[in-house]
Amino acid sequence: MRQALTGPAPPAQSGTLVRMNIARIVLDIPTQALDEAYTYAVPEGMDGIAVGCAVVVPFGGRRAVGFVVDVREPDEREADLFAGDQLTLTGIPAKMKPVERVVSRSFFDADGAACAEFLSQRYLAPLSSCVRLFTPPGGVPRMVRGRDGWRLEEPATKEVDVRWVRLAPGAAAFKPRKSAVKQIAILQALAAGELRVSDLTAEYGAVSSTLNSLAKHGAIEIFERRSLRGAPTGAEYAATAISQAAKPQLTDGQQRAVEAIDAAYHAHAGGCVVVDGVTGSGKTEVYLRAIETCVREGKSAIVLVPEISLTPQTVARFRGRFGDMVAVLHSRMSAGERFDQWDVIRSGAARVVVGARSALFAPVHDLGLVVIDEEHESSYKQDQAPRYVSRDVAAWMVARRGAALVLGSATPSIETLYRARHDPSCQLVRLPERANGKPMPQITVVDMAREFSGGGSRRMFSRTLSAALHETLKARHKAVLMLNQRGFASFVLCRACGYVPTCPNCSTSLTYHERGNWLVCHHCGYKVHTPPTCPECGSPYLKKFGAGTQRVEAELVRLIDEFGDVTADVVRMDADTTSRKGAHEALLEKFGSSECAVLLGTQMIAKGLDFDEVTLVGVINADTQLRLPDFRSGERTFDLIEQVAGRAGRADLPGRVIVQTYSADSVPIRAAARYDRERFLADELGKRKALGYPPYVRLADVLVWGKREDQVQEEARTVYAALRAQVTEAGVTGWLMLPPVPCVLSRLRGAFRYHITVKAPLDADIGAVLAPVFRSRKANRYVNVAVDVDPTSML
DNA sequence: AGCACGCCGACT
DNA sequence: GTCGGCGTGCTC
Repeated sequence: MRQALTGPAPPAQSGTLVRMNIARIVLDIPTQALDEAYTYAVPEGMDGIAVGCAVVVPFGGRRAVGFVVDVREPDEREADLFAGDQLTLTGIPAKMKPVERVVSRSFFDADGAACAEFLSQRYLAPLSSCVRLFTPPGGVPRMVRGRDGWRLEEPATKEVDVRWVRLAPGAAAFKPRKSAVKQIAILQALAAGELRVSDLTAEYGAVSSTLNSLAKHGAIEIFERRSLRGAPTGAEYAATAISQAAKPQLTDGQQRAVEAIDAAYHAHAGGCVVVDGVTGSGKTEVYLRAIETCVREGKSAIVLVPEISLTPQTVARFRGRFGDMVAVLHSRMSAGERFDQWDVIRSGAARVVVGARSALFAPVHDLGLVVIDEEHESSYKQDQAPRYVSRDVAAWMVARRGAALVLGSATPSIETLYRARHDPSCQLVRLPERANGKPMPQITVVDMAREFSGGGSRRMFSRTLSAALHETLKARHKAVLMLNQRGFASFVLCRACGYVPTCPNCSTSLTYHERGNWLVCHHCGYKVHTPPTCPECGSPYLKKFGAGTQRVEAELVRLIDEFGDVTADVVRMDADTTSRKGAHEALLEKFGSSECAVLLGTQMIAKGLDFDEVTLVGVINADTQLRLPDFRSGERTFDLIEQVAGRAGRADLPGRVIVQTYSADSVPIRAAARYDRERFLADELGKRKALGYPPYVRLADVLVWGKREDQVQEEARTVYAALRAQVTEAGVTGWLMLPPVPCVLSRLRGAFRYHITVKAPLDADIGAVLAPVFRSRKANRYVNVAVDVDPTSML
């Protein structure tokens, strides 16, 4: 929204001071060194300037693009500065330069500017990278160096995205040749009025060369016009646009949740409601009802869903209720499409935004509600600077704007559960029952160590799982088998000397790929042929261990064959088979339409999968997650089992879940099998408290990496010393800093990696305390340093 | 980030 | 003698 921040300039009278406005500008140069807004003078008559605009400013002998974060009249001291010219007052430079020109409309308002500042501060990220979250992708002008110095490059994506053609004033003078059939036809068509190029293409086939030639002769004009496909103007959106058709009856739980959200929303106090409900308990309907209230009162809502759940079905749920009021922001959309959606939101026509993580920064008017679905998902943490946690940013945002936050999950994060217990402004509502009234499936844990200790087969399907699968297929039902690929992908081991081939660039073992007999590094893509004998000792006994989806698939097909009396389609879904655009949907479609099938896949199938006929869910190996050396591994394991369990037996058929594990006695697995979250929580919170992990402390992970290990170690030690000194200097207490150690992934893409773990009290302002260290650290060409505040994993 | 200023090695 | 390497410091 454009703000009237430029007050009317006082009339210039001779002998009196002309009061120019001043603007604070964040330069669009992402570096720690320029992590501060600069003050510029707004020349008289520059009316278009407002918070959120991109501007060109002189900067150190050149010109740079920046974003306006504040425009105001100067205060008394600043006014003196203008008059004095030589005067230097505290913090305000004497030589204030003028803004050269405004090069875009406003992309964000004062709330957005404040949010960028908050992000920069909290996550120790360059201010410009935080401001950029609010700008449309590819829609911002940039400075580029050309052959003759610097010049301003127009946005790659513009509002105008449809080309139109009309007759030029000189059209009558142009006489096409008789043979130019296409030219004549097009001119005739245009005589009736202007047309889209795409309309002409549809009618006449390839027309671009014809049009170019006509344009060159001055017969026609090609121009671009803004297109907002299917987007009526704001006035057309009355509350009655909300579809009243086929709204399901709410369960008691849903009703309570909706009431809690409505109350939080009407309180305008940044309150939070946690909707804790299993898959199928109808969380989406709760969101829809809550958003209805919000939209009916003229406010907007942002709904974040994990990228992987942002399917056409999800969008259809929202479109079905709110029609054209829904805008969708998705990373797989083209830049143009995203820009379009962004613009519809900005115009106020779209008031319900459904999107992945970054949709949180969409330019909505009058934010009323932010919904984060599957709140525990790790994809809500941005893995590049600014490394923000969507949930925490959303909490800040709703507090500032007097809106409300809804966190939905079948397995809320421990941080969220902890907040719900201790923060009065955060309320938890359980949706215990599935909306269809079915009980949750029974979970059977199979102890694989015991299963095979009797000298039995070393196959990856336990007797229990085989039998259950056989039974399921005999009944012509469907099964889902989940394989945790991370750490469980197959690798090669020499049985004579124990040698395991590892990546020369990363500290990981190479993954064996049956197709082509390759060994591949899953981090950097390094690839070699599997050697026939051990490169270390020459032994021919190189054994392939573990199981990638390809091998499990082969074994599964053989197992079904051995049953003898059943057949079933096997659908494999993993990174390999879903890389093509649309492949994901195609595979699910294949599974859904099959009469009897087994879906085999990696973690991606734990989410968003919704087929009634699935009565068996098998987890091939539940340990891999659990054994990762990370403080969240227990939580992730518990979550995983609870989530896959939600995939079984949804309609009139009871479901069954079988979890194979070598850690059958571990608390996360035992508790998950009994749906006993309290048990898990008590155990996990105890551990976290004793060891000093969230939610009892806040963490920051300082990562140091570079090509040479000695330099990395040296720099890590320097940074560590500086951090310790800074904490002492700041006079804060209760901080703990662990000396630099190699990361679990000690090498990655050829770089050596060390990290320093910082533990701070819950109320600590980590950003403010640590910032001086990173601001004053001189850039090192050989070693990189990155800080991750509130990390989700520290591998 | 990018550009200026500044101080030491091999070249038109 | 200069051209040019990149270390240091500053940019409203």
